[in-house]
Amino acid sequence: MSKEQRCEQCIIRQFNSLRAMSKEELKRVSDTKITRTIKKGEAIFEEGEKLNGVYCVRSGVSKLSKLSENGKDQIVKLASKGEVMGQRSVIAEETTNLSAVAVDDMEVCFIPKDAIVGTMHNNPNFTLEVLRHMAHDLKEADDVIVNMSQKTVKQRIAEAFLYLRNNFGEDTDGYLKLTLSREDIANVVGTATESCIRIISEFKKKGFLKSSGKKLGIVDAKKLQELADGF
Amino acid sequence: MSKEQRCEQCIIRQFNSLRAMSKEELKRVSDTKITRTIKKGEAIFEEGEKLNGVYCVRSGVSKLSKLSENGKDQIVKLASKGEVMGQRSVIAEETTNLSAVAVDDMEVCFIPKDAIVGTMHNNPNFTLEVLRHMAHDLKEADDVIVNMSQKTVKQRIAEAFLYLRNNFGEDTDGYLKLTLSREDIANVVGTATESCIRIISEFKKKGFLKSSGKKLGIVDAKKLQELADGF
DNA sequence: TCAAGAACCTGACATAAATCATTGTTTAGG
DNA sequence: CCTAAACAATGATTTATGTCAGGTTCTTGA
Repeated sequence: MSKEQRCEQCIIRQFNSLRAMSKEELKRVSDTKITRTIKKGEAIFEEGEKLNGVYCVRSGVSKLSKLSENGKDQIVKLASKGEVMGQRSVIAEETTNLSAVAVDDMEVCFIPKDAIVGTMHNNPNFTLEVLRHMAHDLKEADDVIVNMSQKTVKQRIAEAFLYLRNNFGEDTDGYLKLTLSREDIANVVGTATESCIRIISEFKKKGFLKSSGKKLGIVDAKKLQELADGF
Repeated sequence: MSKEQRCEQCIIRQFNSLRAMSKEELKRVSDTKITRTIKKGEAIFEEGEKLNGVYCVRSGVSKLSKLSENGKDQIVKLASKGEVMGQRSVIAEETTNLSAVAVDDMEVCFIPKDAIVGTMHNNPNFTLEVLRHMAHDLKEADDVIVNMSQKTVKQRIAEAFLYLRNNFGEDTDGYLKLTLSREDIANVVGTATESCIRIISEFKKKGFLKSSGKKLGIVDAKKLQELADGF
């Protein structure tokens, strides 16, 4: 287990709803939270589980996915530093509809729901802050629905790369910081792995993307954007 | 304008977050709300508009849709009695990402945001209630994403009919209470109108559906369910 | 360092679904 | 009651994408 830290000192929380908590509320969270290290590929929770709290991501990236009847995983969201996972389930008091699996080595804090539910009943600013985040997630989900049904696989893959760059950044050589397998990318855009590979190869040939080892990088963002927008 | 009614007496509100409001808060809403009648096909608000409040549906059904670059409308949600539209936009203080168009003749109450925002800052139970509803919407959106990317058009259409029956009911002759045009159904499942028509015809031939005038009805729900689940 | 298993790549083929074109059928409005 | 206009239906064709099958190249751990 890594060096423990008090939430009060944690910068991460500036990025999420926890910043709306009072000193005392935060103390409560800090006293009951458990920091966990997750290895790449390990699950944090599985679809259908009953969550007794939420997970705040300190480092690394997790994929939130849902299994469909045909056995394929659809990745619905990628959660990174500062994001809180599992809140939907805790709020609705339902089993979670998504699985969370580490894409990177991760460090997450588990916050038992008791430390949160109380605050939601007493501190409207906190609840409102959570609500704002969820409103944002819902809007993004609407956008994904539209993209899924109206765009081609090629467009969605182009868009996915731009998304990865905008949200996770690139290193000094212009390669994406977040490296996903072709299969994961396929599961983000909702296509077959082979189709995904084929299109990435095509993009490389056309000079839109570059690769080095497992790393992928964007060469021609403008072209990708045009493609995603349908010219 | 129809007979005005006080929110305090309105049964509709039992179905939505307004039930968590105090007497005084509800009075405020009631004093400022405006009841409007909307004709079938008319828009209540359009994508990109800035909403100054929310709309509570008293009767009729509205489609919430988003236009994609290729000119097609994707219907993201059908809102009926008791549902509140536009809250996402008001909460996030953004322009709305969806258009709302009446599928039926409708009666809606417009509630200015001032009457709501104040309550959200002061009454955590209300905010929590709104949050629960949004958590539910988000889960549904996740499910739609998975269906869109993993199921065939045929499966999605089968599912859509079951959805329409479960959510809007059927009359005594077994026809769906909510009648949508083939185009609207196509826009719900995210397909071309022609494909939608073709599959509905096929379902009729196979005895899964029946029609009478514009009305459509489910004959063999079990078969449709099996089909939707991929046998 | 070698073997086994992932991950990646490519071709051939099948098929679901979009598109284009045409016709029939309702529905509303003058 | 009649005529546009909207809606529904269906055929022919094309295209995008999934599937199957066979590779190669990386990675990992014994």
